Amino acid sequence: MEELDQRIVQLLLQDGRMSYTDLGKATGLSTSAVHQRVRRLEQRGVVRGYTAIVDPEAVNLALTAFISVKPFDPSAPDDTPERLVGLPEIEACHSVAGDENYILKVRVPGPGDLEDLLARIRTAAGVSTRTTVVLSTPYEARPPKL
Amino acid sequence: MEELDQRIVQLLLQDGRMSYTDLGKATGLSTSAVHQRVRRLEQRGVVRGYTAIVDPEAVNLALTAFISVKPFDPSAPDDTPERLVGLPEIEACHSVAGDENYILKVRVPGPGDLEDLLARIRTAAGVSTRTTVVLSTPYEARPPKL
DNA sequence: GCTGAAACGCTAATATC
DNA sequence: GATATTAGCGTTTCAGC
Repeated sequence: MEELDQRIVQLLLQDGRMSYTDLGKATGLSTSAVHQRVRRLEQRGVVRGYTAIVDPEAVNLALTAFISVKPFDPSAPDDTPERLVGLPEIEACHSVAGDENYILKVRVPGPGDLEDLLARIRTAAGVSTRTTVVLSTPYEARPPKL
Repeated sequence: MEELDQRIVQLLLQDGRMSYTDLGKATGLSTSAVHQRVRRLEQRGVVRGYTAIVDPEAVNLALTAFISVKPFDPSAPDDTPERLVGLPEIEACHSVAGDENYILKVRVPGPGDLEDLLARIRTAAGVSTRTTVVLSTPYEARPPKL
């Protein structure tokens, strides 16, 4: 990717609400030129969207956990992600190398909700689970250095 | 938290660049009232900031991994997060219950960079590591249902 | 692909209730 | 806390290069 686009992406990672005017000033381009570039980045799928970064505890999602998942029947076709996509507590689903097949990142209000969620995951996807509870999060969602 | 604030937060999770005018229309409040509420949410730390959601492969970060970390000396004071905060490849650091002490989420261009990063993590923090490589990511960064 | 300009819409501050 | 108002600023589009 081109250097100017990279610069723009980095600025939007740091502040997703930065104005095109300010992006222009920061990159030495005109407002229209930045605007065009951002739209191309969005069209090409480099920029997929924008979001607020929210304190999970403040929105009643105080319990975060990682759930490693393994199908009961390893020979069956594996459609685990689609089977789980409807559970909104699952923030992310990664297919991984290693002992298990997937790692899920989930957020729930508390332990009882985690218990419920685990049951729903097992029945919806036909998997066994291994859960790692997050105690605290020193940092998260840091913008990468490009 | 109040219902209106929750609604606003949800809308900003779905579109971090939504205008105050549109937030007002969506919530039935005036532009100024929404604006005030958003600023209070930011001040209170409920909304911590805004960011673009970017395709990691498009910005030369094609390899994602989870690294579980355990101090060599479990009796020493544990300042692992501070020791690692300077490594920009680390997107998140979670303290967890279980066999290991922390789970790190990292992104690098490729396997060689992961090897380098692991060495830097071990020497910087005095820890042993266990790495789980992400093969693909069916979904990630989904906004939670509030 | 970039610039510059004009129309339009949004933001942010003030005043009022 | 909410609304109304308004000046200033940002966004978006388009013509021109």
